[in-house]
Amino acid sequence: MGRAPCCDKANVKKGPWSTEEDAKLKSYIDTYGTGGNWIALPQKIGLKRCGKSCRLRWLNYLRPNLKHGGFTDEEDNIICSLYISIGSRWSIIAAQLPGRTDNDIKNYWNTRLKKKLLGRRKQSNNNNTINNNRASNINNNSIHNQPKDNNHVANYDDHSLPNYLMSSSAIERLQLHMHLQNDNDPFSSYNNRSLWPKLSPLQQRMINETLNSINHNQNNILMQQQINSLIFPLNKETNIGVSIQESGTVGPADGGIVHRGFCESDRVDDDLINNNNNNKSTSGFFQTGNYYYNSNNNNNSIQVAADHQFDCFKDEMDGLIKGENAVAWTWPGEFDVNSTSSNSWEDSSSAATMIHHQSEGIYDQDFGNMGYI
DNA sequence: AATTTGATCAACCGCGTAAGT
DNA sequence: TACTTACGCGGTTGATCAAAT
Repeated sequence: MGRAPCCDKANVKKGPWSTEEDAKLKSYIDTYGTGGNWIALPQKIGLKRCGKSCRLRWLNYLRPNLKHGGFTDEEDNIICSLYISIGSRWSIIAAQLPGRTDNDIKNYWNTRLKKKLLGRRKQSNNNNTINNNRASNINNNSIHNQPKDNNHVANYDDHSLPNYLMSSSAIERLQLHMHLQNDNDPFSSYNNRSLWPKLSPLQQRMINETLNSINHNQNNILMQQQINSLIFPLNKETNIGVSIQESGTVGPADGGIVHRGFCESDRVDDDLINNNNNNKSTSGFFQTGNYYYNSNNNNNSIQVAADHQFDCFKDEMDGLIKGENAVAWTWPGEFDVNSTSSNSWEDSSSAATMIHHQSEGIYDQDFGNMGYI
């Protein structure tokens, strides 16, 4: 049995809103508010619209103090920085830009800013194949929506990362970050690079060596190990490690703070990931088994919460920040995660207040309840 | 001038999840 | 505790307009 529809699809109007509809909706909400029930609202005011449609129209267009178009360079920088860090969490990004909606930013990014920053590069057939291959893997392994067309991952650089290692988002963000870090890049004149998060020497080395390896040998298992070790230099000896038990739950490897782990049973190849299989402690960087684990607040066991596509930068930085060679992923600007009006921020930061022990800024909202306390 | 292609963006869809019962 | 309902989010679609051919 499918999900019940939120409204009578046959009797609701779809498509662009008329000025009369806008006026009705705005007038009502200005006077009475939403009443906390979007579904019931259209009936109250005689609109033949789905409640969700009303909500979207209000949030994205009719709401007061909205800005449309005309993104400033500063806004561009914020969007790009956050995209590199947290990916397509548009609502979170929007929370940092007063007057902007997530939809607006998403459209702006997908249609303009990405091209503005990276330029337009021709996609190679080879890369398309890689990404298409990825697509089937992603769709087979994720409970989340995935793009039907993974070709949207434009290969802006001549380098392409192995499809079996990274999510499309991670590839794109890595490429973007590298692109913006490149002093010789013709587009970098647009950007104030001082605003971009700095790569640590380790990160820089990881990227360089990763790309060198990929360029010379895309299918080399040793290369995969190299990437793994470079991006995830931390193992059970560090306080980020987790020991993964057969049951699928994980606990702290060293009794310290638990951050996350990867479900061993879902890994691509144990031997690729585990340098020492005996204790089943691992850090992984593979398309399958990229589970994030949520921690129960008061015990040391954590359970699989969701199957997210891997986010290379979050994990990378988590390792770097927590590891002995911790290097701050510093964000200039004034992102105050506690002052935002975003529900998403509030929800996630309430548990852990986005603790970054050695850096400030936005990065780990997904793990606010994971034991950073 | 007509047609094609590309860019933009408002709106929709479906899912996860929080809240309510 | 189980189920239902509604919300919020991110991905995607399609209408419209502009530029290119």
